[in-house]
Amino acid sequence: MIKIAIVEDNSFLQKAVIDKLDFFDDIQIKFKVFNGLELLEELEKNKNIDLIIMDIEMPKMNGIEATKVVKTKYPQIKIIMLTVFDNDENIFNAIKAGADGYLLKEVNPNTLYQGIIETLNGGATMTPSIALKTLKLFRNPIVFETANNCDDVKLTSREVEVLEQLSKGLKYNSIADNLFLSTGTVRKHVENIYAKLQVHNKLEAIEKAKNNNII
Amino acid sequence: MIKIAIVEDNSFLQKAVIDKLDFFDDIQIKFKVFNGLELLEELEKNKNIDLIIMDIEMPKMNGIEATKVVKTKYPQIKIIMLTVFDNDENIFNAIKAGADGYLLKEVNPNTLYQGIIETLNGGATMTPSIALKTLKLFRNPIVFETANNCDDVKLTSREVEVLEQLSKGLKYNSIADNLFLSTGTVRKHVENIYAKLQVHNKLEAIEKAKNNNII
DNA sequence: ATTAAAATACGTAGAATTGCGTATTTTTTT
DNA sequence: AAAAAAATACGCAATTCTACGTATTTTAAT
Repeated sequence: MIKIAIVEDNSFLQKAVIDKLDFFDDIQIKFKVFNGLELLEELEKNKNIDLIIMDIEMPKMNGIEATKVVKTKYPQIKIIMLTVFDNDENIFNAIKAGADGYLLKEVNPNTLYQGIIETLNGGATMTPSIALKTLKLFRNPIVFETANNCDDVKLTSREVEVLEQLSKGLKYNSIADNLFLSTGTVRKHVENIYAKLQVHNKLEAIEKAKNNNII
Repeated sequence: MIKIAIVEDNSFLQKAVIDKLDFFDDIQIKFKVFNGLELLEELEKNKNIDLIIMDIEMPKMNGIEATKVVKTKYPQIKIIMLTVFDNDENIFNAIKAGADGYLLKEVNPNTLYQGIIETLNGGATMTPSIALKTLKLFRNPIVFETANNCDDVKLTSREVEVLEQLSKGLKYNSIADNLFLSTGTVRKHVENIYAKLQVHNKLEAIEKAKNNNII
């Protein structure tokens, strides 16, 4: 049985999706929610989900944000975006957020089902029109205003230096060696970096720093 | 009638493609040639072609080069790559060259036909595995000039799954939780991953995996 | 049907990381 | 000159990771 969750704020469209999947008896709709926040709450209680059908435009938390969180916290769960919007920015952001597929709402039941199967078999699914837009984006990448940097993170130059070394996979000893410091100092710098970035390990720190163009 | 040209140096495979399309009576194979140069010559004489089925590896002029030239000289002609190779570099180059689709040789007749139809209707076509590779390339663009991939690293699908979770900054406990494994098993997978990639910690593993587009 | 590979799981031990203290010296800012 | 920020350094405890074992079960290949 394939365990599916549906995230869609419009209850009419929600029902439309369910109807499309009702045909197939190896598909089991475990739950349906109306926005990203509700999804996260539900996943806390039951993470035994194979695939999420996700809308983009939703109140509280939209599909892009929800995709980012789910793909970070439960990377094993596949996500197919199912939306009426096919503008470049949404496609671009959905892919960047980690979506495994991007289908348009008009999709017919069989294509949706095939997309689910193919995604669970380790592929990705796109409607031809989306595929073309993806290829075009690929050829001619657009620079979207990232503007995600609302919290002004300020690391000192020394901290940046340490973080850069950290990002290369060096251990505290080697970093201390490279920067002519004691290991304890490196450790303290790392602590301060984590506090400023509000993270709790190397990888998260590096990720966040890269997203904010710190390193 | 849909006017098709086939570019394929292996006459056996050439016949295989023709056989696949023979089913459909709105498809007309206008000509078949054995490499890019012959294609260009033929197009000079007869440019009334809707779509080209193009191999990549060919003598004289390969499919990438041929695609570039055709797309520059006759941009109205659609091109679907049909090849046995699904390595990142070929996919990347084919897309950059302007291909409208990328299918693998094992494709079944109906999918090939559907791909042709969808491409002519202004879409693009990809097999799910190619689509996934495209998405990954999108998220994690590789610089091919380095050509660092001399050692063919092969991780099992389970190992990739674990590595993906690791790359999100999850700890062994959470990974075990997500994948319904014991922590010890996760640990063992990580060990095997490190051995295969010849690295000794998370960051190096993730870096190497990203460079080889494994994750 | 037999072999090989992959996935599962646990134990032990040492290395490395992280969190929370404290504290001194140097540099920068006001 | 005084205050604030940054850089330096150590200790302790808990957690996490890495390396090296072994071993069983399941799946894929020959």
